[in-house]
Amino acid sequence: MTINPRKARGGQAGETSAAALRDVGLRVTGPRRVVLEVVHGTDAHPTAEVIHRMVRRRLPRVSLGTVYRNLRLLVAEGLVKELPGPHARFDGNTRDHHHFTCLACGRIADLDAPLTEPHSRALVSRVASLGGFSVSHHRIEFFGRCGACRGRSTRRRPRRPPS
Amino acid sequence: MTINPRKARGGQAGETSAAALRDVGLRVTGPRRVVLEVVHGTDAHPTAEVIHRMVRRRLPRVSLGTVYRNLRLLVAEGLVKELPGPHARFDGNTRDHHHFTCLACGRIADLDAPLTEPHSRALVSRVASLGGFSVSHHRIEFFGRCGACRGRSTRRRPRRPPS
DNA sequence: TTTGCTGCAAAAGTTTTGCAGCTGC
DNA sequence: GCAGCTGCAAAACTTTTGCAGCAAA
Repeated sequence: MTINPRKARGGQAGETSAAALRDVGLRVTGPRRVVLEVVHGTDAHPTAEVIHRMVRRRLPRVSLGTVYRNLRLLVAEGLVKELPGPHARFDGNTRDHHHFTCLACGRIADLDAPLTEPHSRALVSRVASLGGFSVSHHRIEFFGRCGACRGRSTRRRPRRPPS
Repeated sequence: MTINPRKARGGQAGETSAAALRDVGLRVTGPRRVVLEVVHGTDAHPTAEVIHRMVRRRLPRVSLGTVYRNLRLLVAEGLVKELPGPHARFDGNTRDHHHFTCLACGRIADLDAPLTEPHSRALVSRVASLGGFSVSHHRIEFFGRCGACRGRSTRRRPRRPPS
C-alpha cells in the first residue's frame, strides 16, 4: 500500500520505540510502548479501536482509554500522525506525505513526498501569495480506485465508508 | 473569507432552493428548505449544531435530528458538501474548490478552482500514473495564518480547535 | 519517594434511529 | 391517500475523564 517503498517498519522496534519515547520525555511503559510499536508496525492507518485490538494481542489487559490517552500523547509529541475523519485514523509514518484512498476497498495508501513534492510546492506558494496567507502545512487526499480494484468489477465493500 | 469572490449566495434563494430540491426529487418541506438556504447562505462552513441554531431562527420547532437527516440527504444529492473532521462541517459551495484553515482564528476560506487548478491538475495526473490509480477527486487543505491574523501577535483562540 | 500511568467505569459529545403523528404531492 | 417527513426521545458510538491503585525513574 505504499507507493514509494519505505524501509521495513518496526524492524528493531523493541529498543527503538523505547528510545523514541525517552527522547521525547515520556515514560516507557508496557502499554505505551506497544501502542507505538503497533502504529509504527503497520501502514494500514488503523483506527483507535483496531489499535486497541492489536495491542491486546500482546497485552490483554490494556484498556481502550489507555490507548486513546497514549495516542493523544504520541500525536502531541510528533511520534504518530492523525488523519481526520469521523473515526480518526493513526499513521506511524511521520515523514511528509499525502494519501490516496481507494473508494472500492477502503484502503489508504501513503504517497511519499517525492511523488507529490514538485507540484505541491508550487501549489503552496501560489496559494500563499495570492491568498495572502502564511501556509505552515497542507494535506492532500486523493480518492478513486487502486490498481487492484480497477480490474475488479464487483466492488468489495470498504471496511468503513471512506471519508 | 472567499479568495475568488463568488456571486452573492442565497440571493433569490426562496424560489431557487425549492427548485433545487425538486430537481433532485426531494419533497419541499419547510425544514428542508431552510436547512438548504442556511448552508447556501453562508461561507462560514458551519457545523450541524450551528446550522440547527440558524434554522431555528426561522423555524423554531425544527429538531436537531431533522437537521442531521436533511444534511445527509442534501450531501447525498450533491446539493451540499461535507468537510471531514471530528465535527463535520458543511459547505454550500458545491463547485470544485479547496480550503485554507487559519490556525489562529479558526476560519476556513474557500480557494476556488482557478487558484489551484493548474498545479493540482498536474499533481493528479502524476499521482494517477505513477501510483496506478484512477483518481476521481481530491481534496487539498492548507493550514497556516490568514492575512488578518498574520499581523496580530495575540492569537485569538479558534472557535473550535482546527482539524 | 514522587510523579506519572493504568484499568475501570462513568461521562460527555456527536450523530443516528424508532415511533407515532403530520403533510406534501 | 400514501409515501415521505418531522419532533421527540432514546440509543448508539466514539472519545474523554475521574479516581484509586500501581509502577517507572
